Amino acid sequence: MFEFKILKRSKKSRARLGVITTPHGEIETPSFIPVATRGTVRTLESFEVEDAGAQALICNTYHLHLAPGEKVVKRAGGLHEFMQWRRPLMTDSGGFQVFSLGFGRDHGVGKILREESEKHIREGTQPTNIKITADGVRFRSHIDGTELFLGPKESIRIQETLGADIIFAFDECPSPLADEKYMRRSLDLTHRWADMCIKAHKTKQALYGIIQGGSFKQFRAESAKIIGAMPFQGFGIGGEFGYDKRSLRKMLGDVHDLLPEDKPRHVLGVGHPDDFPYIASAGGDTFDCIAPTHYARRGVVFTSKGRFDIRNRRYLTDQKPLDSRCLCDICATYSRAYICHLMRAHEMTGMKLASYHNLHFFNAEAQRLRTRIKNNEI
RNA sequence: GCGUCGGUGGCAGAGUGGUCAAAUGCACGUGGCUGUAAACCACGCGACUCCGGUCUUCGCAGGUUCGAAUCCUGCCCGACGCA
Repeated sequence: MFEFKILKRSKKSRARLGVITTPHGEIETPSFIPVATRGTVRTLESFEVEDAGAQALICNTYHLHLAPGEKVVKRAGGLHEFMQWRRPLMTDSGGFQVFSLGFGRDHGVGKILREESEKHIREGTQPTNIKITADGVRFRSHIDGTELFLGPKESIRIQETLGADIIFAFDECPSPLADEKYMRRSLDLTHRWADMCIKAHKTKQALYGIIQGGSFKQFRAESAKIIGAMPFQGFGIGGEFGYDKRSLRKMLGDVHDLLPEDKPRHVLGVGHPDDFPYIASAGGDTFDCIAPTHYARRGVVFTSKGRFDIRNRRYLTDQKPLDSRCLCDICATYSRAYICHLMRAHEMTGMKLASYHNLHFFNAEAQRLRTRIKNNEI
């Protein structure tokens, strides 16, 4: 059972208000999806993640395959039961790890490039630690060096064993440093793999295809047409999104215009609070980002007045909550001073409190986004 | 009182005649982080600087030497041992 219902279309933008229905309940869209890579939103228990307002989570195939292995998860009763998360789950295919453990690691870059780089990845180049072939990718475990092969067939099989409600096609997330020729080949590969994923897919889980093409407009359009014409139940938009919010919105909007309107779109790996309106107004329905938890563990707190580093000494004497406008339990209970102390003392509780708050803040921002669409503000 | 070992930058701790403003770790500071390789990474961390350098540092005071954190003498302090 998988359904996407659009409740309202904005007249001002491509934004839409909707509901995704899965065997584990509904997701009101647009929605922020927290990242639970290895079956946990780091530092938080599943019930806490739910309390913080999360409607669904996205876990990772590559990481869960490495540890504990999909068989262990299946024996535990599937991913939901294993991690005691009763709401909808997604699993990412491992396609992002082709980049993050490959060229991303080699060049020390993330998928969003802040400025133009001298480096370019040419057609035929391979990353240092992994090898990309026609049928998939040979990885070396980043944990112990064990070789493992992950391709469309393998990824789908693993995701079916894990049992999330929404699964993703295995793609190559290309580096933002890839040149046009590299991108051409990469895109063909991703499209071929998309087809292989559809053929390999046997369960009722919703399968999302992934649009790539980097910052090349014609490739994005081509990818949207090709992937959009395949019998996927939803679509992920992956890879790089350009240097600024406007180019993000432009690219997403262009892609969304070419996708079937009645199917949900998930923007992969983007979503700082600033990005929310851009993603929504470009027609994005769900989007995931590591930011709330990833930054929280480093002391960065997101608030209605922007972000700041709670570890800074000056907060040791600040008795205010992290965000005076925030309604989360952390802000109702603890002071900046206390959390600052915990962070400076490397107490895990500090990371946990910051993670919870950030997660709540992101979810509240998503709720605000929905309200704004409802009120015709976006 | 005698003997032994030792006193190095915020802390711990290398160095034991030039390549030492002094390794390394921690702490501290700044910056970065957008489908988690990430409680991580980069840079800075004596003072001044026209960024080439200049000046003051290795318990204190003298001395040896072209040159001392490094060798010698005295003093001060600490740990341990013996009285």
